[in-house]
Amino acid sequence: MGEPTKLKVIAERLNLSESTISRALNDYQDISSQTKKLVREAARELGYEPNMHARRLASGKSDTIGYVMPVQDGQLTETFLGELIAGLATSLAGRSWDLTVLAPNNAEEEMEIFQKVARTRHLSGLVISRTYSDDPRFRILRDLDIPFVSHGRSNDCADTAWIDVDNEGAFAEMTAHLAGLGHRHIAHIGGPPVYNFARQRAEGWRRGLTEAGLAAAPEYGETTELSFEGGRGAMERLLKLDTVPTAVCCVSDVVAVGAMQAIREAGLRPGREISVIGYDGLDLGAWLDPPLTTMRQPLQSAGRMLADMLIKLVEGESKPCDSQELFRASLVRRGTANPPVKDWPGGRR
Amino acid sequence: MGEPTKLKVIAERLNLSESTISRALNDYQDISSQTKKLVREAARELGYEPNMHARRLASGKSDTIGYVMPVQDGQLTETFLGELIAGLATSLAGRSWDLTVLAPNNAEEEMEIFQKVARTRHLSGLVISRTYSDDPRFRILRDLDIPFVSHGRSNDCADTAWIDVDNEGAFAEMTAHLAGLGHRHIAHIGGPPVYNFARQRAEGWRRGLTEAGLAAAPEYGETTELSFEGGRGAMERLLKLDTVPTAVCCVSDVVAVGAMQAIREAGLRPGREISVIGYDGLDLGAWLDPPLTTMRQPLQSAGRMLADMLIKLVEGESKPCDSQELFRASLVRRGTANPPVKDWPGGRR
DNA sequence: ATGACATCCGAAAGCGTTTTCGGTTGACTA
DNA sequence: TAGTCAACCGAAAACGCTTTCGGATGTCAT
Repeated sequence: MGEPTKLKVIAERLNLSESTISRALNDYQDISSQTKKLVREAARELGYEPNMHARRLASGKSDTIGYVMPVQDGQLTETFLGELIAGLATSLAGRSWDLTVLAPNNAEEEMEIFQKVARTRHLSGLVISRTYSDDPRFRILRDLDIPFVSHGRSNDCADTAWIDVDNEGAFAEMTAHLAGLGHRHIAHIGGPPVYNFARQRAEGWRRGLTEAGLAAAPEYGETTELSFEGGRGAMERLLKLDTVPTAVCCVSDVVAVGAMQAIREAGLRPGREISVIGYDGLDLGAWLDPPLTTMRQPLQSAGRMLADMLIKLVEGESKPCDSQELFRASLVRRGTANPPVKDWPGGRR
Repeated sequence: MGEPTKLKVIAERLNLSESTISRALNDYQDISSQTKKLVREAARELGYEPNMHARRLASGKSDTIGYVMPVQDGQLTETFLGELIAGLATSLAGRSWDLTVLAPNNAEEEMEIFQKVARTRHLSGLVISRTYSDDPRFRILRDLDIPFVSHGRSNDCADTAWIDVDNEGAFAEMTAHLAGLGHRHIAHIGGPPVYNFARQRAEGWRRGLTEAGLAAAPEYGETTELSFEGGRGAMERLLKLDTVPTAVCCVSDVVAVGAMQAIREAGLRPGREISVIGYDGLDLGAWLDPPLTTMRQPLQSAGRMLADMLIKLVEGESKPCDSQELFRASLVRRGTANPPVKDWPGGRR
C-alpha cells in the first residue's frame, strides 16, 4: 500500500510540472490533448486519488452538501428517510460530491449549524425537510446566503428552491373520489397545522367538499398528532358526533391505521360503515385487513432530484425561483374506500 | 457576513503568532492558561470557526466517518435506518466529527469505495451493516487496514469490532415461550441464510426445540425473502403440510405479518389456531388486529454506540477485539402467541 | 525578416491550519 | 554570580492541491 500517490510523483515520472498534471486532470483548455492522455494514463496506473482536503482548501469549494435530518419531531422511523438519503448519496456520488448528515436535536442546534455553515462554507449547500407553514429557516438561510433546497414548501418559499407534492390537489381528489362513491358525510383527520403539508391537505379536503357541493362542517375537521394513537383518538371523537361521518380522509397512512383501529373498536368495519383513505402509499397499508386505500407520492427519486437541484444552485447554473417542482400523488385503490352501506343509519346514531 | 475570520486576525488582534493561537485553541500544554483564556475569548468574539479543510490537510486526520448504507438488498425502507443514522450523526457531532453517507449500488461500487478510502484516508473509519454469514468485507477492510465496526456479526469477526444482538438466544427464548404455552409443533420462517442473523435465528429456533425436548422436523424450517410476500408464501407452504404447525417463529415482523395474512386467508385466525411471533419490535405490529407478539432489540442507541466504538478505534484507544458488544432482545407480549386451541385438530388436517 | 498571435507549459504564490524546533524569558539552585 | 531548568512563545516548514501569470515555442501573414 504505502503512501498514497500525489501529484508530485506523476509529475516526476512524466517530467512535467505539478501544475500541468493538475490542469490536465481537471481538463483545462491550455493543455494539449496528447499530454492529457499521457497524464490520465499515468494517474490510473499509479492509482492516483486526489487528496480531498488539499483540493478543497486550495479551490475554496467543498463539493459537499448537508442533509438536515428532521430529528426533532420524533419522525425518525419514517420509512422514506432511508430512501431519501440513499437517493441523495447516490446522486452526489455520481459527481464525486459527498453527503454529510446533520442531526440537530432542537431548533437551537439547527441554528448553530446554519451559522457555522455560513461562516466556514465547509458545506456548499443544504437540504431541509419537514417544512413548517411558517418556517423561519427559509428567511435565515436566505439571509445567510446559504444555497438550499427544501423537501416541502412553506408560506415563504416563492423565491427559493423546493420540490413538493400537490397536497391540496391530492386531498381534493381523495374527497372527490369519496363523494363520487356516494358519501355525503366526509370528515378529515389532519395533522398539526404547523406543518405546511397538513394545512395544504386540510385545504384540499375543504375544496373537494365544496366542488362536490357538500358543506364542510367544522366538527368534521379533526386535527391530531401524526401517529397511530393520534388517528385513533381523532376517530373516537368523530364517532361521538351526532352525525357520524361515513368516510374519513386521513393526513397520513399511520393516522389512517389508527382511525381504522378506532372504527373496529366501535364494532364497525372500516371500508363498510366508514370508509377510510390514507396518504403516503406505505407498504404496510397493503398488509392490513382490509388493505388501506391511500395515495402515493413519487418519492423514490426525490433524493436524486433534490441533489441535482442543489448542485445546479451551488454551481450557479440556475436560480432558486427556477428550481421548483410540484408532483402529483395518485390514488391507490385498495379495500377501505367503498360506497356507503344502506343498512347503516346514514351517519345518524 | 464578509470573510470568515481566520487565525491570522486573532493573532494580529492579540499581538501573538498564529501558531500560538492554534496551540491555545487546541489546548496544548505549552501555552499559559492565561493566554488560553484570552485567545478563547477573542475567538468567540470574532466568531472564529476553524477551516475544516485546512485543518484536515495539515493534521492528516479527517475526523469523519462513513456509513455504508445497505442499498443493494432493497432494504431502504427499514425504519431503523433513520434512527441508526441519526444516532451516528448526533454522537459524532458531539465531538465535532462528521458523518458522510455512502450508498454503493452494488458490491463493485462498494469495493471502489473501500479502495478509495484506503488510498486517500479521507474517511477515518467506516460503519457497515447487513452483514453476511460469509462476508468478504471483513477480510478486505482488515487487509486495507481501514478501521471499521459492523452492525451485525459474521463468521469472520473474531478480531474485529462489532455490536450485535444475541439472535440465537432470542429465538431460543421465543421457541421456549411457545413450548411453554403448550405448543408441540413449532415451525420457523427464516430469512436467506446468506445473512448471518438469519442463520443465527434459525439456529436459535433449533436449540429452543431441542431444549424443550421437541424434534426439529426439517419441513418446519422454512426459508424465504425478508418481505411480506415472502412470509405469506412460506406460511402457505407450511399450511399444506400433513401436520400443520400450531406456532411459527418468524425471522422478522414484516415476514410475520405476511404469515398472518396467509393464516387468515386459510380461514384461520393468527393467535388462535396458529400462534405467530415476529422479531424487530416494530410499531406497526401493535397496530394489527390482533397485535403481533414480537421481540424487540435495543437499537435506539446502536448508532451512538457504533460511533463511540469507531472513534476509539481510530484514536487508538482500544483494539477491535475489545470492541464487541452483544445485546439481548426481549419478548414483547401482544396478541398472537397463545396456548394451542383444543378444538382444532392439533395440527392434523 | 518582422511582428502578431495562438498554443502549450512551468514557476510560484497561495489556501488556513498544524506541529516541530529552537529561542527567549524569568526563577531557582549551587 | 553563573548555571540549570521550566515555562512560554515565535519562526518556519510542511500538508497537497489550485490557479494566475508569464515565458517559451512555433505558425502565419505581412
